[in-house]
Amino acid sequence: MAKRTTSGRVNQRLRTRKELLSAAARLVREGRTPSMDDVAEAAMVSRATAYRYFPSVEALLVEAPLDGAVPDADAVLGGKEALGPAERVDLAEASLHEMCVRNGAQLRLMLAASLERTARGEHGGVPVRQNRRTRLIEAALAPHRRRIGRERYGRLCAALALVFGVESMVVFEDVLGINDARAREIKRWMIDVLVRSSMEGSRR
Amino acid sequence: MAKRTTSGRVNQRLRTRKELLSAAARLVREGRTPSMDDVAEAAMVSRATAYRYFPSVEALLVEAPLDGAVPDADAVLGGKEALGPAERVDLAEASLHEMCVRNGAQLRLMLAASLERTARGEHGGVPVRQNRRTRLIEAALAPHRRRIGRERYGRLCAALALVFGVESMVVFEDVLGINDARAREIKRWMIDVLVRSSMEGSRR
DNA sequence: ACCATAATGCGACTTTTGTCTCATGTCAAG
DNA sequence: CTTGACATGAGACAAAAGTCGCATTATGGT
Repeated sequence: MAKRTTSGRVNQRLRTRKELLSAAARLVREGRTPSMDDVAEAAMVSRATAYRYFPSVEALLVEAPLDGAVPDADAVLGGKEALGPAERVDLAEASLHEMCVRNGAQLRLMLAASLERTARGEHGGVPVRQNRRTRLIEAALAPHRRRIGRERYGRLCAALALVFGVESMVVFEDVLGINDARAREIKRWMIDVLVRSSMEGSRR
Repeated sequence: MAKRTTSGRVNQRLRTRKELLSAAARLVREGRTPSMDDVAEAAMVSRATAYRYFPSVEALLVEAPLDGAVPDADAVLGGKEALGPAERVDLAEASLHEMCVRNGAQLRLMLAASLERTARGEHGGVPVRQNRRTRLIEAALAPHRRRIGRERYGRLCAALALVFGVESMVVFEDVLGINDARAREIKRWMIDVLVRSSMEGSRR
């Protein structure tokens, strides 16, 4: 089995696992929707072994490494403390946007898998979504947080979560047929409007 | 076969088709993720026949009737011409919101299916998404459209498309863990801010 | 270098999904 | 009432998705 992390042939297990994950990511990047068989073959591992590590392709996809740097709050916003809140949030969004464009296919498959689970009412299960965005949003707003009331802050974060991430990309591309650049423009405007409205003195 | 609509036993064909669709909708509403087999059995039809009408369960789900009234622009906004743009848009959103809550499971499955297709780059295929929301948004803004510039109007519609629909529900529930009522509050605020900003005289 | 054991590969088997053919029953036009 | 077209059901078939047991190989400790 491939369970205990403490003893045994830890090295070998880690290698196969990594091999499977990177193979899955590679196949998706090539535009395929790989089956477990495909991934196993690409990782030069037998099908049975693949199933020993992951119960399904979806489980594999969720853990598969994303292409390029996944935006890290510090890396993106470090040294930018002087910028205004809207600029900082937009900066964060820009980096997540780029990441989403690069990993479009994989993120779509991950989202699809999570939707199929939640459609059955499996909310009480294990991790539903990774939620990278909230951390990023909060980091961007951190220097200016004290200038926003508690209630307004929560509202703004939730609103921005709608603008960040895969789901907005899906709406822009699949529903509206809008390209990446235009999508960025619109999101930039939304961020500006939402953040400004949250900062203004006594507006509604 | 079940192809030609002109001659033959049109009546019977329509009945089976309808039976399949309603059976599928019913099963989903019961919280299941039905297979073609399940739907066929529920519709009291052989599996082969089910496949004669729909190539897959997904195709069935897409056409399956949604529970309750799917918001119609006229029904929701008729006689409300006196309201301001933000109020009208919010009214439209409220009706779509309610519909999304009622049909959560089915809409999620539909979204998941479309994501799996677009992940493969099948953009050039047939209908990607139904896009009920754009019609609703444009109808809500129609009475005030002349007060908004062309560029601003397009931007506003796209931004609102992010707030309307299933995707936002998914973000609120699955990513943020927010309940329906709170989600409505936040969307209401977003709509207000976005519409107002688009109407203001010379703001940015 | 050797050995016990853990990871792997292989192949058999089951279930699910989707296709195809053919016999059967039924509708509708004459 | 008869007949021919046509939708359906039943079952055979193939491919894909998982599972399982057992033989084989490689690894790490001695």
